[in-house]
Amino acid sequence: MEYTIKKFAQLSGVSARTLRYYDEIDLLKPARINSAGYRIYGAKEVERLQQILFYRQLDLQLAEIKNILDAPDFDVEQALNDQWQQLSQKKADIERLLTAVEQTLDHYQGEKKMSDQEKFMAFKKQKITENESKYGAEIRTKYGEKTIDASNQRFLNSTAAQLQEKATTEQQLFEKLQAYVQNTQSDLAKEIFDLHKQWLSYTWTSYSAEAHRGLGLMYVSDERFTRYYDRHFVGAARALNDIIQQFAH
Amino acid sequence: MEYTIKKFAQLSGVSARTLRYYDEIDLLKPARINSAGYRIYGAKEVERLQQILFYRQLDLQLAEIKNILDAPDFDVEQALNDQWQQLSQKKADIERLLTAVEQTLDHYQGEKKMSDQEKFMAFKKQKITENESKYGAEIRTKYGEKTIDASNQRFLNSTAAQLQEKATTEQQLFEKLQAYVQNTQSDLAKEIFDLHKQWLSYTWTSYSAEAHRGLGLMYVSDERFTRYYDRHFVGAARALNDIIQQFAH
DNA sequence: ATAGACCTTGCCGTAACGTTAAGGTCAAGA
DNA sequence: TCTTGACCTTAACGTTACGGCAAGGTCTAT
Repeated sequence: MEYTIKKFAQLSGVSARTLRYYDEIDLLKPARINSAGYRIYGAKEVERLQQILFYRQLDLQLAEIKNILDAPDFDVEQALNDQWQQLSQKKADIERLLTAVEQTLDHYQGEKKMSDQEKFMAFKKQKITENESKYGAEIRTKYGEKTIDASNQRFLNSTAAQLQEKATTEQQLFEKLQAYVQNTQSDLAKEIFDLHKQWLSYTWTSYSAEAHRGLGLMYVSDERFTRYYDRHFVGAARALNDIIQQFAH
Repeated sequence: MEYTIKKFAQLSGVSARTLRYYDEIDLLKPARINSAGYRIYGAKEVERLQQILFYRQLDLQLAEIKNILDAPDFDVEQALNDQWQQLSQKKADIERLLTAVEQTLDHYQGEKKMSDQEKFMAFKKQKITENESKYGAEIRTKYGEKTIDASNQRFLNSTAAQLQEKATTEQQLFEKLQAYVQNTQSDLAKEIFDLHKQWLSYTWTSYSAEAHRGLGLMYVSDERFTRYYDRHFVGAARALNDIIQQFAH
């Protein structure tokens, strides 16, 4: 039951490099070294490695594992409690990161959807007036409510209403922003900031000043955003960002 | 609006070392180097650093951030989606680790609680027989059901019942284990293994063969476990571990 | 002129290995 | 017996995002 390093590695499923490393840090020494300088492992080493792998599977640090295995009166339960605490902390951190990424993604997709929706709404509006003028009331009795699922319609209505609100907010925002760049008034700036924050609330589920400021910076640095905002008037993106940086804390 | 490295660091809240590192990896170069070789930063660098910090706050790698900021047509949305994927994966990993740690902790605490509960049950049993023999039926009408909240009682009953089952399983386990060490029969070994697995089911909410084997190794390597198992008979812990290693896959 | 605050580059250390390079060992077949 | 291929060894660099330290140059105020 003696193994050279490769046999031992294959037997246990770890790499030979890992075993050399464990030797180096005194976590798992070979049973002996033969005359050629080869590491030779035996049954006791198999067992110790199993234990190492058990604790490693719980993501404990190798130094911790060394403590657990080498100090006979080491408080394993305390170590596991610590590990639980650390993992819980990491989990909380990651959840925070996930929502931050989601917010940013929501925003990106919100921008895209917005312009698509705007096109769609404009198209629809045009169609309605077209149909009205062409066929009048007749068409509305022929098609209409009957063919559309009621709940689906309610959903579409509420989404449309929200989009309408958002669009209104946005329109106000740019009107005031244009007034602001032509004649700087600080009270107007605060109004604009509040409008932008409100506008954000249609896509962000929770607010963070840091993210808000980051977003402002993207308006001026990412040309897709700049183009979108400068569609209203030249310099809109930069003016908006200035205001955001001024008020978001 | 020109800053030496320390001013810039204080302004932005990162360390001077970090700024030197960002310079080194070409993530954020100073606006210029003055005659003394000092790094001088300006307004554009403030802005770029803000953007870096925005993405860093999402836990993106610096190389990734460099791509986003330097390649004008870089797909930021794709990058954020990737990041979301990675974070979700990490979260899933951590959740797996948490349950593994919890299982191990449950087991440790289960061992402790078990012996406490056993003491408690033995104590209670003794009290009941004492009282029965001393006061007979009289006492049961005097105290009893009336003073005890019914739902609480039900809970205690079910817990007690489970503990009873667990204790019975354990007793069977050790009877068969003792028979096994005196006269090795392989069919008995499988029975013992199944009993132990069943016994585990009273404390583990989900089963993993790897954890089972790890547990077996702890029986022989951690003296608190060894003592607990060798209370039944000498060599019990080792015999049980041998069987676990043989059957748990 | 000198002290103290600031700046520079260069290098080591972090965690747990993967990878590569240069060179020694072993068993088997020609 | 020689060679080949599989295996072994140590040494050293690379990974990530810096922290910390040392040796030495610069600036500002007293």
